[in-house]
Amino acid sequence: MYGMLAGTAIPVAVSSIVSAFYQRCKSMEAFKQLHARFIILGHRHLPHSALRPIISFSSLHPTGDLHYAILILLSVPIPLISTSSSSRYLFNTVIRGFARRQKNQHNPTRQQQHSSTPLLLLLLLLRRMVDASVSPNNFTYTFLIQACAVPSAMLLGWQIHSVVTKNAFLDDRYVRNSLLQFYSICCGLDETRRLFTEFEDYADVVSWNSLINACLKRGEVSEAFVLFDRMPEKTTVSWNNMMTGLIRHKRLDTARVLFDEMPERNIVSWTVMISGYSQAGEVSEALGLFRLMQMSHRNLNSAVLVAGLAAASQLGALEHGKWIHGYIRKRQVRMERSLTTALVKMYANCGCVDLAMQVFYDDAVEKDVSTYTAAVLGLAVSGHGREAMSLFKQMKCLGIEPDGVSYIAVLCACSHMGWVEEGSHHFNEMVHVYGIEPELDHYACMVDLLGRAGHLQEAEKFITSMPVEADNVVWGALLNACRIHGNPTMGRKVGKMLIESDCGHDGRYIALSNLYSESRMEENAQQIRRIMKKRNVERIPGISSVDLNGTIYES
DNA sequence: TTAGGGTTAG
Repeated sequence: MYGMLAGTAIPVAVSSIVSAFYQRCKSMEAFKQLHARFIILGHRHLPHSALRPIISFSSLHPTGDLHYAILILLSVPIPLISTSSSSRYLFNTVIRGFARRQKNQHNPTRQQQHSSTPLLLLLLLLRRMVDASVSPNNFTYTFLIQACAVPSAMLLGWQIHSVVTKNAFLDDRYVRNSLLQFYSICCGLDETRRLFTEFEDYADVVSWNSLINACLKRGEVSEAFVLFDRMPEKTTVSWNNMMTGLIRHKRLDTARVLFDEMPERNIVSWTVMISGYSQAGEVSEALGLFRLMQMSHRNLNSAVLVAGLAAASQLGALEHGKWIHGYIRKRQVRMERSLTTALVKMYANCGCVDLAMQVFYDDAVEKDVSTYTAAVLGLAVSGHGREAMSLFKQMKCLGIEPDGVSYIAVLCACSHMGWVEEGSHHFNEMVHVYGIEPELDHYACMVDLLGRAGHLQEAEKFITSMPVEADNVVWGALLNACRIHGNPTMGRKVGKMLIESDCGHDGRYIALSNLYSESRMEENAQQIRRIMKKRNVERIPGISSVDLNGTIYES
């Protein structure tokens, strides 16, 4: 039966060769080419033996094509589906593909972006299962519930919840935990809690972690702590989960207490803590932890390397960054996009734009908008405005759509080069062609661009015409421009306003006082310093760091 | 027969 090709009986041996052929296929293209050959040879359907490898690959592989898997499965004649023992497995695999895509959409930095697959197709698939009398099992329901774990699929998820209850599939802990996760994503905390209470007697460590995560995501930190203390058993994931939530709510010190207390740390624990420190600007602490981790872990994954690179990048710790790059080469760590992007940023921030571009061209096999943006920014700040702009153009030509951050890099390049017109053109392009809403950073870049080029009046006019209220960064850019171009009249107005709105910020006083000094208005400069003293504003010295043979010196 | 849940990553 399985060797049937559009009504033509073929020997079983041929069928098994076909299957072997399929199993060796490593890409969607290879599968599709073989499929085309079958069609050209006059067969309407794929041999059944080929269905499993092709459906598995196109549903589950990161480069797979879920639509194709659905089409293939829907084109199998109903009588054949009904009589085959592996049909349920095939349906489950495709539904699992849906589930996986939903998850990745939540987490876009992971693997490639799949275009979203409409829910309608999922319903079509379910309909086909019913028509062919293929009964769902606990795997089917687990995948289905996961596939519904997006707000747009809430109603379907609820329906499946009732089906699952009616058919006694809640006995399965995977089904229960998937449901809990669905509620925590699609519904409120109250509903999630209620579901948990229903299962509490059967709750395992995963259920507890899910509920705690739901609390943490909604800022209920104290409730999360109560649950964490109450849970009957904790795994490393439980501790990591708690730490992640605390860091998200700026409770870095509390997270560190947990980190020190936890009985066993894995690579995720270290990653969470290191990136927590680095994102909070406590970069030396982050690097210190990274070094400590190296003593206990020999196999570093890309996540922890990204965290280490982010810290190195902020601190300008070139040797440290180079060590990580060497590790990646030696251990042949896969050059994921997040990893190459982190490398490009690190080299650029350490002032080695050549090395950054070398990584960009030689190492970065996969590039996305962040990889390009990192390179464009690196070129821009190191004074290679022309190269930055041509790389940006190249990116657009390749069909990679720029985002808001890309335009920060572009405006920065224009600002450094004094290209007012080009900068304004790109600002408009961002808004009108790509529909990106400008943020305060974009406005600050524009003010910087106009101001540096000496168009002070225009910069001021730009600020007053902004649809949102300018913040101190935007006004600060104008003050800086006043200083560069020696305009104490406007500088005084802007500087005073800045000081009044942010009277504890030392930089505002210094900027204004420097402006006076440079305009030979020593008396006014002194006055500003006196006000500063009277208000007890300490001058915090800027810290710069230098990496000498792996030791960071701060001055 | 095969498969499934909770944590990290620009």
